[in-house]
Amino acid sequence: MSLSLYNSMTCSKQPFQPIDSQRVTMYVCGPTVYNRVHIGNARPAVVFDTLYRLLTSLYPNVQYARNITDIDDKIMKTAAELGEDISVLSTRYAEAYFDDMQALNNLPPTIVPYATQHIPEMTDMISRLVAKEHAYESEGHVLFAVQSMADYGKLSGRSLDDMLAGARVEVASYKKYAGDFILWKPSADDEPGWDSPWGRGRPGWHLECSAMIEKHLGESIDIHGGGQDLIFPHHENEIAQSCCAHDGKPVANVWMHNGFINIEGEKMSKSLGNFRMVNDLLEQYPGEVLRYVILSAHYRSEQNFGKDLLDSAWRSLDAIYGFLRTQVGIEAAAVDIADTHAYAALLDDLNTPVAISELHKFAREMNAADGDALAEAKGRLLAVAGLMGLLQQDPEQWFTHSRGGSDISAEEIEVLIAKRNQAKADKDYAGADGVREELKAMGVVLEDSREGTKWRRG
RNA sequence: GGCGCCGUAGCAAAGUGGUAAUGCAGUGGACUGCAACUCCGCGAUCGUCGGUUCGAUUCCGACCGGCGCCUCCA
Repeated sequence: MSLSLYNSMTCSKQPFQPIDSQRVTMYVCGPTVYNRVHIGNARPAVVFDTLYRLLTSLYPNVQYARNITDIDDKIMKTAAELGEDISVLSTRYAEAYFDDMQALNNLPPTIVPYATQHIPEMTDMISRLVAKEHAYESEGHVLFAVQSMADYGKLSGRSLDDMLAGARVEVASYKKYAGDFILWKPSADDEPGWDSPWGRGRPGWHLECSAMIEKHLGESIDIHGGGQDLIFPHHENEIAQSCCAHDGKPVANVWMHNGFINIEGEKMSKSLGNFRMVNDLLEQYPGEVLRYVILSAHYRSEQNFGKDLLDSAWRSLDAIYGFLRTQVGIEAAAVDIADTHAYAALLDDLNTPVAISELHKFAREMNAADGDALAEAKGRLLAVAGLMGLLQQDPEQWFTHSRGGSDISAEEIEVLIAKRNQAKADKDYAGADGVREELKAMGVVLEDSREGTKWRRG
């Protein structure tokens, strides 16, 4: 069985062939840190984290880099408004991003490069591009000359004429050609800047990824990922820079792009005011619910986040954790999942919806099994789920953790349960039901069984 | 204008040239003092219209509807 991935460059699914089977390299575009991140930023993080886990199951050494963009005009603008240094602002939000990603059960990437820590690498790359006449200096700017590259536009599938036909191209006096993009731009005295051969300034947006990939992963990497909107111009320009700096070598063999997340049927936008921040959602839902929702759709399709979907996902997880809760004393057996339908689905361009459906089947199998079969079923369920970063929590905690609604403590709940048990022992069923209703009103559901009464928040 | 995507049961979401996984919700029953959990059962002919084919939801075309990108953007 082998991994197949859809390559945006060729618009087709292809068998994955690493450049070096001993060291697989993946780079994913991370956030620009000037605010808390929204759920749209979470999708690539979750998707490529899942791919990272999958790759790790196949190859001995997977190098996964996800950058932090900590110099950018949006950062400068926000920092100026708050009257603080950009590094203070960007550090704060980078930390917040890490917290949010951890809450979604994303593993830390192997490498987390920061743009501002790679200024020399960037200026070095610019110098090489200028020397090779792919870039030129003009009025303190350095621009990439897109006409100097034959294949420019290949990833996004458009010609230079097509691009300019859109007519939203910025016309600037320093551009020789309207489609040229900035590698370096001058900074005013009150703006952040670094010294360079072209004066004090700052790098263009696309350059950091090219420079950081080159430094940390090499001239050509196996997989490059990001959101669909990055195809143009970001990744197109990244390809242009890296490819031209490296005499035509491809920067990545496989380009992967996740689809967009909409909110209640509408695109997230400032004008609609419907940005859903991850940390806000985390106040209402466990991170695992957000993760489950993201993985319940194929990564390339558009996904519509809404309350119904989140609630449904929560109940779906409840169902499986419910099975796990009843088998909490069973030690999961170490099993080989290589021959499972679920693993095959993941290998098939990360078909997480199918893998999740298999999780539900595994859970039922586990529920019906006993003895060795039970231990194996549990092992299979947890192993496949682990590849997706799901179901790794303690089931007891899953059900007893606060769900935002009820403030009643576990101790108070236990006191009421004891009271109800006494009522039951006294055949006072009206009293017992009263306690049940009282707890239900506070979002606590009781489940009687031979072993006693369990409770959960629901 | 250019490039591209999507339309599958109430909701969500896979999939295949030979009449469609899975989850949530709903519903009938078993279990239960009552419940909950669990178990058994129940639902779609795949936007519309043509074409290719022995046969299409799956391939081709047209149309209808929804959407994305075209230098802020995951």
